[in-house]
Amino acid sequence: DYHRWSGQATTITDQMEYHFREIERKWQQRWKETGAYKVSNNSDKPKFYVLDMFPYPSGAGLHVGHPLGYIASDIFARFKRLKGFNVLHPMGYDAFGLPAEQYAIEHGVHPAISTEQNIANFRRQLDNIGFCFDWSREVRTSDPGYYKWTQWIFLQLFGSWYNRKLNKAVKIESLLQIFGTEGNINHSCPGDPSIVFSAGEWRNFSEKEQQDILMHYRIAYCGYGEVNWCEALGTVLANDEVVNGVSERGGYPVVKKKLRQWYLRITEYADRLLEGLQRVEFSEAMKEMQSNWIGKSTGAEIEFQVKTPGGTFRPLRVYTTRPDTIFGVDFMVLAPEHELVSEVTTAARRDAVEAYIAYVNSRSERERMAEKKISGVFTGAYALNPLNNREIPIWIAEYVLAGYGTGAIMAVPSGDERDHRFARHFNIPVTNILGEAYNGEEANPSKDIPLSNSGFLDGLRMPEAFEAVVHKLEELGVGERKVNYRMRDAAFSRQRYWGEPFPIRWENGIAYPLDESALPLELPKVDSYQPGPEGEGPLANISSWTERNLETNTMPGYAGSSWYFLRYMDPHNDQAFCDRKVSDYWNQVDLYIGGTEHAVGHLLYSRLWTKCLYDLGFIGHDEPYKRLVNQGMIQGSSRFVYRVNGTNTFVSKGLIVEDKFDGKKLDSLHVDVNFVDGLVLDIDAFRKWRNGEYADAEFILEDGRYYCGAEVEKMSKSKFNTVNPDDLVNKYGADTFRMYEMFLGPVEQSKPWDTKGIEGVHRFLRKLWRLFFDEQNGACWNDSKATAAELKVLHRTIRKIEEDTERFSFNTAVAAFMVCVNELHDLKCHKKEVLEQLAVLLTPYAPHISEELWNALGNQGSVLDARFPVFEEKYVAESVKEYPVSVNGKLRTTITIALDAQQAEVEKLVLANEVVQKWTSGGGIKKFIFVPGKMINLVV
RNA sequence: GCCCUGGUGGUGGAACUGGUAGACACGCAGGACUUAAAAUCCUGUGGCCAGCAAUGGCCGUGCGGGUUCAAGUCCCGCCCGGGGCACCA
Repeated sequence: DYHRWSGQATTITDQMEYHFREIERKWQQRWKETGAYKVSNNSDKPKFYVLDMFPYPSGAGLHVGHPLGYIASDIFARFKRLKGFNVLHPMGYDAFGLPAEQYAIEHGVHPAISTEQNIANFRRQLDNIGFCFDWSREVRTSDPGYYKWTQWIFLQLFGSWYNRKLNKAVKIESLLQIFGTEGNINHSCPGDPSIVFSAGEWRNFSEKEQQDILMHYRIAYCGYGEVNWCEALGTVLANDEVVNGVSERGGYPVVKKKLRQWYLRITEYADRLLEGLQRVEFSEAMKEMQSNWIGKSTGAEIEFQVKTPGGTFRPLRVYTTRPDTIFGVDFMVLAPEHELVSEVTTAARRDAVEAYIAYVNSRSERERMAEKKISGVFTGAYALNPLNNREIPIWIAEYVLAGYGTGAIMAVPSGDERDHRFARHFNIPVTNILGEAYNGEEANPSKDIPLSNSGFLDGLRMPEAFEAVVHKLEELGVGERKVNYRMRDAAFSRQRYWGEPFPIRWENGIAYPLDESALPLELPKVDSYQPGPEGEGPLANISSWTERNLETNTMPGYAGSSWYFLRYMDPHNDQAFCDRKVSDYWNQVDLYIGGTEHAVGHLLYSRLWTKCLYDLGFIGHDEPYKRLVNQGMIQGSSRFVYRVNGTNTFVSKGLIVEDKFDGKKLDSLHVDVNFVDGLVLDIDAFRKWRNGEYADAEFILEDGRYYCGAEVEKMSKSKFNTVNPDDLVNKYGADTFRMYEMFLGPVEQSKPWDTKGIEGVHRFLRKLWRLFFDEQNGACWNDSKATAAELKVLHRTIRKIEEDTERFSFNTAVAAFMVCVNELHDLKCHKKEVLEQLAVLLTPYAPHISEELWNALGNQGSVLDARFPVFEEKYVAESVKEYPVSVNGKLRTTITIALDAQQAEVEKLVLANEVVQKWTSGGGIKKFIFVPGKMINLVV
């Protein structure tokens, strides 16, 4: 049946069949013409902001996994619109980034051009599915009209500092005033705490000296630091872009390197980023990931005295979360890079220490992570425990990291597993401060044990001991309570071309912001994308750029994505990144949908930018997203064929025994899932595949069929398990495709794609169609009054759809539609009164067919402007109800009770007694349990 | 190792606060229409047992205990899968 499958009508008036393609094209066209999805910033309606994580427009196009989140957000946005909200639902492109530049290097195509092409393809694919995006608000991060404001916001960050007393970012000018009157005594330097000066000293500093100090305070600052350098990509990467010691993109090696870089002082916001998590609706897993990344720990910094070979004493500060175990310190460990190492090492140990440092330096980050060997060396020096003056040997070892805490630890082997292993390995005697809780074999890291062998702490449980020790240390002036964060400042520059240029000019080593009127500072055209000298970007090769002393780095991918949700609100404003009145109206994103992969990247950075803009008074809210939903990944369901090694013969899966056929080895090959029906291979299609590469293949079949093997893997072109939404939309229509994606399971859950079930959803839409049109007469709906039974079906569905949509349970909502249509079908209900409301209900899920049906019933305009049907209890209320009755916990029977009798205890007892007479051999009722709406339970 | 998730028919998955487990769909089986196939429609479909039958009984939500009249759901102890973090002192 050609028509059924192609969705083509022979004539326009042929309404008997559901010609989805024609219907979908018609309505997509009409929505476009009427600007049906344009959203106004001026409305009396309550607002609702539904946002998708905007895509990076890669060259590969969409597969069926990509639209999952977009469909969910589209349903929700349409639902809210029907419920009377003014809904902002925009879309755009995260268009700057490494892949476009890599592509440019390899193919010589300018990133702007390949990006443009990719965007056009994305847009075509998205339009196919019928989303309600307001495209008049589209943003592209690579558009100068957009990145003008990314640069502008950068300048605000550059022009401000974090005032810890006020706990917010304020203008850098306020700092000039403070320094001029009191020095920095009340505002210690976050970039370098050792910088201390008076007001007089400040006034006598040169401009360069003053600017260098200010740089240590700025939120966006330039400094030298150890960065993750990726040689293959020719750029530095942020911590979240490095995975297992290699780059997230491409998997190239990453090394530590000291370079001049731009940073964002996100560490100043650590506490607020943590606190804000309590005010937003993110999944527990997401909150967990973010707070792990921030890595807050509470402990103490303690000062030990070290005797140098010269005979003088030097302080050594350590950070510990367990000051309560201080009497169990058996050795100290410094990071190999620690500044005291060379100073305290004795002459006798110098060779060994230097050899060890050389060894550590020879090991890459990757090796260190891969094999966690116990290694270290004794320096020959001793430190004194400040509480009992015990001499403690000082070691260096690579397991202590220079970048965390003070780069030095006090090791308590009885209470810490790593310390214990280290002590064992080097035969360092272990002091037991845990009494019986320590068995001499392995450390006991428990935090609630009474201490022994611990001087004045003996007998105290650890939590109390913690307080007592900190108090004592502070009293003696040898330590204090200290909070530490694992999170580092975020590297904010890339030595690449395809990103936002920094609006910064260098002169005599001083960074000057460009004037606002010079924005946007446009990216110049280049001929070569090769990196410049000494770790600088391609911009360093352009003389017109370097002549103006402009910064040659560009901003990282997350710059543009850190504030795009604000630009959507006011996308064409050329006076401001977003008018304050407008951002006050739209406020937070009410619902944000996207994958978990941005947990510690984009989501953290955009929260940071929002807080900065809030502090500086540009917006009125400090958390960008009210509710975040993470859609699951759609995995690929790969199919395999098995070729007898060295031949052209393929063996059906069921004939294989222990990976062999007839004793011969087999090669398993990925085969395109698009020509496998379930597990059965379409042999003709396979023969034609890849220009006939397998044209001569021979097959050993079972039951006349070739069965493939199957495996769930990531969806990717190379595994031939990608399914293109375009194909499914062509074959079944966008509405079927949308509903099927939702029907597959909960949005948050990851699941493998399986095309098979799509027919069930398609059948449902056709069945729906037949409620309106019939094969003989065309339109078959009528105006007669709906019966009680019909209204009951309708209102039950209204309630279910409303509840399920609200709580994001789209799969059960789709099921509810199926039940409804099945029941109306059984009731032979073709009544306009019922069908019209059903069409409105269905709008969020299947917008094209509902528009068509709603109009077919004679309505004018668009169903988009209809109101969501109002559920009325009276239609679903039961006058009598059958109740299950259990006797002594066993289900025995059911009894029918009139609804008004439900409240009458007496009547129930009478009824119950009848039941008991029947089901038991007499005996009274001991207990009567009645849960309204549920079950009657009798104990006799 | 730590943290977060999840474990239900042949399959994807339902079951909101404890209340007749398996909605809905796929698949499968049977039937109707058809020369035939496709499509469509109807019926059945957790397992075991008894019965010609309507039906009835028993067992069933990863495993072992517990609370409760009643447990997929709550509590305790394990096993397995998925994701995140991982020398962070």
